Formats: sequence, C-alpha cells, structure tokens
Amino acid sequence: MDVRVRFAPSPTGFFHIGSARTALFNWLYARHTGGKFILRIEDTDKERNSEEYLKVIYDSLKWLGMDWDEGPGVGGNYGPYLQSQRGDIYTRYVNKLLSEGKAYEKDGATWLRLEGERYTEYDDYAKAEVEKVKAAPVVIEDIIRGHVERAEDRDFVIVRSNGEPVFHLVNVIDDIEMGITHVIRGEDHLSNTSKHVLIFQALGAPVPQFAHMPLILKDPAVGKGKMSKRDKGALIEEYQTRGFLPEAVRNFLCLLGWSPKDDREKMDIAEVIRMFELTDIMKGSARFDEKKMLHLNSAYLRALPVEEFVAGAKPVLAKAGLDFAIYDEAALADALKLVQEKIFVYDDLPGYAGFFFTENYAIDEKAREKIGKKDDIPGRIAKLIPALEALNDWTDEAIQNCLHKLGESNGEKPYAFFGVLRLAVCGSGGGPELHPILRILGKERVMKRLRAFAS
RNA sequence: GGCCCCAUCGUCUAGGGGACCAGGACGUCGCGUUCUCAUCGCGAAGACUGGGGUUCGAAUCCCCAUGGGGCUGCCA
Repeated sequence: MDVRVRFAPSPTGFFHIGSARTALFNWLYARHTGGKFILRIEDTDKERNSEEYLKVIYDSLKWLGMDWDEGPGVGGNYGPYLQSQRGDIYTRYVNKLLSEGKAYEKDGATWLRLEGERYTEYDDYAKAEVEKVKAAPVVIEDIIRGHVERAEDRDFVIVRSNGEPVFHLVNVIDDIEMGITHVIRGEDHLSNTSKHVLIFQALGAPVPQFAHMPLILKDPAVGKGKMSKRDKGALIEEYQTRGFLPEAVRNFLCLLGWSPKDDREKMDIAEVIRMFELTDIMKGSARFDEKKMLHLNSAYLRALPVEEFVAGAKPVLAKAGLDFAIYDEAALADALKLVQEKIFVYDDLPGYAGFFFTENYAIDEKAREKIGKKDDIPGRIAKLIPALEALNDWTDEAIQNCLHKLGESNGEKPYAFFGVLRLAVCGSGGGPELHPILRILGKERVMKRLRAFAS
C-alpha cells in the first residue's frame, strides 16, 4: 500500500518551528517512500479562519521547500482539503455512530460511548463527582515509541452543543476519508491517540500507523516546557525576516530529533530523503539551540556562489536603508565577498559592512576608546591624510606599501596605522581585510572620511 | 491529583551487552593565523541522573526512585 501522510495545521496566523518540523518529517517520509504528502487545513474552529492566516501556512511550507501532492492550491481526489468545507461528511459519520448506538446525545452535545462497567468517582482534576467507565486499554504500536497502552475512562464529546464537531472526530474522519496510512505528529498528541483509535474502531475503519515525535523544548536558559510562540526562534517568520537561508533552517530542523548516524551535519536534502527513516527518530525531546542554527546558516552562506550571496544581500541592505546602487555589480560583489565568510545571517550585514554603503556609519565608541589608549588617534590621522593623498596608484599593493612605509618611517611596525585608519574609515575596531576595503571605497571617499573623522 | 511518554557532555547527537577510562558537532576556554574581528586552523575542559537487580561482563536489558515533558476542554 502506498504511503499517504498528511500535515494538518490549523490557521493561527503564525507558523511554529515545531509545526515546521512535523511537516518536514511527514514530507521527508513521503518523499523517502515515494508516497503522497497531503496538506489539510484544520479550520473547524471558526475563530481561527482567515485567508491571511492560510497564506502564512502556504508561504512557510513553500519557503522551506516542502511541496504538497494534495491539498489547497493543488487539488486531489480526496478533497475538499479545508475542514470548514467538509461539514456534510462529518454529519454523515456522526449519524452512523448515532444510529448504531455507538454515540449518544446529552446536554445538546454528541458523546462517544465507551464500552465497560460504569461507576462514579470524585475526580480531583474536575473537582466533581463524575461517571467513569472501566474500559479496556487502547493499545498503540507506535513506530517511534513502541508499545503504548492507555485507557480512556470517560465518554467524550465528539460534537459540541453548537453543532460543531470537535478536533478528535474530524481528524479521524479526515484520516479515514483521505486514506492516511501513517499519522506522524507531535508527542503532545500521544495521549489523544486512545480517543482517536476508539473513534476509528467505532467507525469500523482500519487504524493507521502512528509515529509520535518528540517535542521541541525551550532552551533551558529561557525557561521550562515546550517552545511557545513567544520564544525567540519559535516562528518561521523570524527566520525569514532575519535573513536565514531556508535550506539551512530546513537542515537544522532535520537534525533536531533525527540524525544520519554519522558525523555529517550540513546535508543535501536529497541525501536526507534517501536516508530518512521514522524508526531513527529520537524519543527524547530536543531543545532549541539558536547558536547551532546560526552556525549552520553561516556554513550555507559561505557555500553560496558570490552572485547568489549578493542577490540575497540586496533586499537586506535596501531594508536597512543602505544604497548598494552606488556600486556596479562587480564592485558590489567585490565588497560583499569580503564579508560573506564572516557573517552568520544576512541580518548581520548592515552592522558588519554598512560602512561600504553610507557616509553615516557609526563610530564604535568602545573601539575608539580601546585604540585611543595606545594610539595618538589625531596624530596618526594627521599623518595618514597626506600619505594617502600622495598615493596615485590606488591598488591593494600600493595602499599596503604606503601604509607599511608610513608605519616604518615612524619607527614602528608596518601596520601601526591600521587600527586608527580602520576606525576612521569603517567606524569599527574589527572587520574584513583593510586594503581591499580602502580600494573598493575609492580614494576620494577614503580621504573624505579621514578629513571628516579628523574634525 | 490521575494517566501517558522520555532520560549520554551546557545544547544537538553517535552508541543498542565486551570494539567505550564513551565518538562527532555547536557553544565555552586556550593557542595559532591575521592590521583587526565575528571567519579560519589546532588543542583543552566537558556526559552515561541515582539505587537495586540480570550477567563472567551494562551507557546498553529489567525494576524502583528522581528529574523532565505531555495529556487530563463542548481548543487544535
């Protein structure tokens, strides 16, 4: 039987990193097995339904390079793929349960009836006397977790008194209708699975295979519990706006709970697809580590051909109000090449290389203080100006020679003037190689900056 | 409270009875390269949660404890 998996998010207006990973593992499994990856929107809760919100889901999946074989936008033979349009189907199934006596109505809602001896007990959590059922435990052979048993002990609502079917019901009905073979989802659903299995059985439908993946927890430094949408790094949107490469984010997500079992980390997605197995997924939950994410991203950034790096940099520079159009393509590539190997995300660009594009670069006061301690800043500037002014051949070598001579003529090291010069021209105490920076900026701008810095 | 799941360096992980005084990566620290730095190179510190079993032998299997997580809604 062909594998059919689904990702079933509900439109909330944001896309959580945990959802992204759940989607990814479903997608990987479908691609690995040659099965189908289905996108289904769980928008039964009317509060959570708007075009805007749906777009967030589609855009995030596309950004991360996950394409769906059936679902909104692409169609398929098992639609509609929006739960809000499937009301008739649910009604049909509920009527079946009702007519077979497997469900009943009470307080205006529809309840699934559990099989077993009934008794009354005080429930500490509900703080009330409730009717319970000694039902046989539901057995789940989870692909990741193995044998799990859990007994439901109360009838539960499947249709609310306002007529809306609840999540557990629609989720199961859709999985039946769409022929889902493997339910791959977060461990937070593990306890719900007993309800789901009971519904599958009441409906006389085959139960799919389950694979409950570990959750992504907060960085312990940040707090306890699973990552919430308010935590740094929790939303895919954040990676988009900070200028992460989608391939890097996706790669990082692959490695959170799954491993190729060798020392590889930066992996081509085709290779991940080839190796991916549900049985290799970790049982223990993972913690989000932003530093590692940044590291991976920098590796991807470095591996980019310069033209692509430049193309990716442009919107970031533009957004920061930096005018890259003052350079032609070749010069722009020249400048950005210097920083490509140094930054972690595109977002670092304005702060690290902004001086290339504006005369309003900030002077790092800390660096000024540090340099000022051992260097006579105004004195060095006063010597730098005539020396560079006299330079007609504005090449890396010529600039370097000039600076070296200047240092040595002063009875110092060849690079004695570098720190002050960098501070004046770039505003910072560190950065890429100095000669190419000066060359790219051009003599005119360098001289202008030196004079401005002197006054 | 009840039920369910989980447990190797700070973090992500390799390991699945002898190959492990536990390997890799991020981070940290040190050194080197460099005019500088946020890159790069080299090196170091750093873990089998605890206690009982089983076994000739346990990080690996079992039990208990502890710790973490989840569910317990007419949310999804």
